[in-house]
Amino acid sequence: MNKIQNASEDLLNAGIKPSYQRIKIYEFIIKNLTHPTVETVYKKLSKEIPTLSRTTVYNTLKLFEKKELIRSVNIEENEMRYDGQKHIHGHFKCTVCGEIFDFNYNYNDLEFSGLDDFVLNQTDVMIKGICKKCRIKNS
Amino acid sequence: MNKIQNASEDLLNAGIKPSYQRIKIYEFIIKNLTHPTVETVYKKLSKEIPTLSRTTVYNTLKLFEKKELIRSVNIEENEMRYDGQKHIHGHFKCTVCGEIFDFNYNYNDLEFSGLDDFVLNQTDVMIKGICKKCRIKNS
DNA sequence: ATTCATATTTGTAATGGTTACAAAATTAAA
DNA sequence: TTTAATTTTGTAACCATTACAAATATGAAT
Repeated sequence: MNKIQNASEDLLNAGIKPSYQRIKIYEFIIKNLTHPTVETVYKKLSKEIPTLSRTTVYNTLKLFEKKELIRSVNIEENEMRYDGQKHIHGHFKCTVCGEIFDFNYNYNDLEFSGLDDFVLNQTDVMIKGICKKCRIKNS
Repeated sequence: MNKIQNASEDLLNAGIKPSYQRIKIYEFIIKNLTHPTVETVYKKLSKEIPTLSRTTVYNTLKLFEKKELIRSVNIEENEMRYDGQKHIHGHFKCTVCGEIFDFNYNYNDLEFSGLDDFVLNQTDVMIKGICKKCRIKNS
């Protein structure tokens, strides 16, 4: 029952007018699930769209996030990353190689105390450590 | 069985030479559990230490974090916050008033998959939403 | 098509948190 | 008291991000 993802449709459903740049940026984000930065998106898409501006990438990704089409991943100390995956998952950053991995966690069993009568909109679980490859390499 | 916290002792135990500035900064962080920014620490301590430099605050907090005396809280989009609390807890940011709240969660209930043979050093659970006060005010 | 209003994109300049760096000050040892 | 090592300080640089206004593209009405 999976539907082939259609960029224009997704944007329209989110209330975003599907311009050429927006379609290309959205397609890039949902096809490259490596948590790219603005700079990465800009560099890669510039080859295809020579007139593309960094500002457009910044604004567009912020717009997508506001409309809940994508998620921002604030795991780096200096720059933001973006994630086009829809399902709930956490992010692991290897402090040796810097790579960011996805992992699953059991959100439903997680119980909070101290947030009574708070509205919870967005949960982020982030872990830092050493990935398997780096652990083996340095042992 | 609680021990009165002694800044110099804590620093020495962490392998940090307890200079005047370091003691003052450490004391501020463990006494002001409101997730202060570098700027906040600098502004408040400047009154007591007129010669204090922002760079010293930056370097010292980074040093404390590296020695695992305090934790950095990367929940803002632009600037870092610091947390002197020792016990495991999560951070909630109200997107209306901007305040950051602590909450407790059962760490043992958090089960991960996809991180086999990874070394997990630091876990951060962050939630964004609307705090009780702002929810009531806007209803 | 043409005009006009609106939305989007672009490029440059500014912003602001953080870091690099070297000089000054402090501390510790000999 | 000298000397070396450490810490602090202040300024300049860095760089991701945002502000802003001009340029371009889009869409509707005539």
